[in-house]
Amino acid sequence: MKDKVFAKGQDGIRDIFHARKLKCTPQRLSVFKVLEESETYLSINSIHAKVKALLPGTGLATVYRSLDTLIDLGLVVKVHLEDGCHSYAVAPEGHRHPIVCTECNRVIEFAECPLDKISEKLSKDTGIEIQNHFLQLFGKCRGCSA
Amino acid sequence: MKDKVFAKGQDGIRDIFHARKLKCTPQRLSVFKVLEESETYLSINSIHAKVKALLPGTGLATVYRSLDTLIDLGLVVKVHLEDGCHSYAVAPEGHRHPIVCTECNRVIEFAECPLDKISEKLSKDTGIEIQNHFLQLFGKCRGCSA
DNA sequence: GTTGGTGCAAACGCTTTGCATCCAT
DNA sequence: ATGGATGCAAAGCGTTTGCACCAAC
Repeated sequence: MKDKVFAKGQDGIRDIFHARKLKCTPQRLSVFKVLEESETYLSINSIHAKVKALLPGTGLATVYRSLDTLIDLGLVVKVHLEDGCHSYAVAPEGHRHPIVCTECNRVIEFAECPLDKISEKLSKDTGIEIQNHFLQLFGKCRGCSA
Repeated sequence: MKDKVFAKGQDGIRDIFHARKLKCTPQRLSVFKVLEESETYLSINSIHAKVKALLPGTGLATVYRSLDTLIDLGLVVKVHLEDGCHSYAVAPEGHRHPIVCTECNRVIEFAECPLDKISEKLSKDTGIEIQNHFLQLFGKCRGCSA
């Protein structure tokens, strides 16, 4: 089930970089790998720590730059947490929205977007064409609600 | 119509402060007044500039602290813009979501929350109790779509 | 008179940038 | 070989904090 959502394997990455004339560096691959292997949103510092375990010399600035690149390529999404901090996760397939556990801060699941039809209705009601939206859901995962 | 949404007048503010044993200072009142008289979300710096026009000595830190207080009281909402910057607006009545114009950055309207029923459905589908959500809509206002 | 709020400036944390070096192509 | 990517350190920016003073109660 999760595989359906996170369908983008690491294998095609090299091609994706090359198609955009970007270099396929071990740093970029590590950043992506770390996110792919995590079931949680990760903060910059967590990512940095995990990447350094794989590639000891990696600098924080490189993590920032790699994330920007991966976001630009649509491989990673930036998550805005309620406290104003940012975290990052592998981009899900299609248009979905993260559900974040309020206890353990894990991404529990990506919900399908419930706004497609609603946007339409809202556009009619308000006379404003809704172009875009930003939605995050917060709840308690099974482990934490026990 | 806008009056319906922004129904909280400035008159009751004093009482609201006192009910929480907070002091009713000219700085706090000015910050609220500035937001109330604006039809746009305002950045900290805009608020600070406008407040200084009313109360020349006001420091930036005070604006930050006043906003925190007003948010805590539910009188003001913090808006997370796409670029990561924050802005502030008078809180609408009830549970609503801002529609921000992608051209002029004004708050066009507060849409009624379309998620009440949806949260319920999502909770059933996923088995996760959705506790909360964060939603912002982006579109183009009449003036800007011309 | 007390207590909490303010102004100022310094500190803070996250993020970006400049530059020399390195490495994927 | 060469241009883009990296590492490091410094700078930048928005925000918070410490402290002495002031004003609301």
